[in-house]
Amino acid sequence: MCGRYTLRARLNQLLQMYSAQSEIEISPRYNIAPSQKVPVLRLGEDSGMREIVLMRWGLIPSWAKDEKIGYKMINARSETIQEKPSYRSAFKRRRCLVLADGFFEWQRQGSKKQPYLFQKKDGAPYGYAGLWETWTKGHQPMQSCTIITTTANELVEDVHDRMPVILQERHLENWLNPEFDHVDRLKAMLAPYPSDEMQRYPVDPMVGSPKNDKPECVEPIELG
DNA sequence: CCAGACGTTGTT
DNA sequence: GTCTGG
DNA sequence: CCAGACGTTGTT
DNA sequence: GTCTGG
Repeated sequence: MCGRYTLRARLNQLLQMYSAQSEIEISPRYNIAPSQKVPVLRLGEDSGMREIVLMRWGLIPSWAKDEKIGYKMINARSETIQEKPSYRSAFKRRRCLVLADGFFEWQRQGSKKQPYLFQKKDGAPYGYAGLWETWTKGHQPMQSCTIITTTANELVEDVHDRMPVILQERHLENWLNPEFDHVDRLKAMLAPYPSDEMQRYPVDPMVGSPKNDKPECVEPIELG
């Protein structure tokens, strides 16, 4: 699962890394929560060029009567994404990359919960395989997205049994391209990222509150 | 035919 | 919108 | 994901 | 317990 993550990278770095254009502004984030506006890489609907835009995290299907449904749609299971009514049309034509550089998972220890931060060994930014939709409320179109999950790798599994799909660079072009329709190849991209390219450490439980969006959220702590 | 769901996770 | 269940 | 609210009426 | 809000 993935219900909280970080994006500390600068926009310039992301634009360069993904050869993308953007008109947004962002500041470093240490605790991104569902329902917030998050930076997403996709192909422009008209231009076909890579662009980074802001979307609400929590996918609102086009047919929804009410945006509240988005609170439940923060993740999509890779195993069933193709069949679920809420996700299948986006899986065909509206794939994206949700930009990040770390994610949190909570380990349940009886009634206590211990959060851990997971990131790449070098701390570099990356992207989650994601889907997006447009939903129209009155005359106001709203774009929203979800993060695809898969089974945990060896580094994650004793904290939690699911993890977000970190998309391998080599798959990005086909993943973003709405014309690419090899379903089996798309699904094969939705695999756990290799453990040996990741690191983890425990962090302060204050990350639980979305109000705490500060550097202390990503500092290692000693468990005692 | 119409009505109702459409999601993931964790816990019991 | 589209599918499942009654 | 976790945290926090969860209600109505009347008065200031 | 369940839903909303961030």
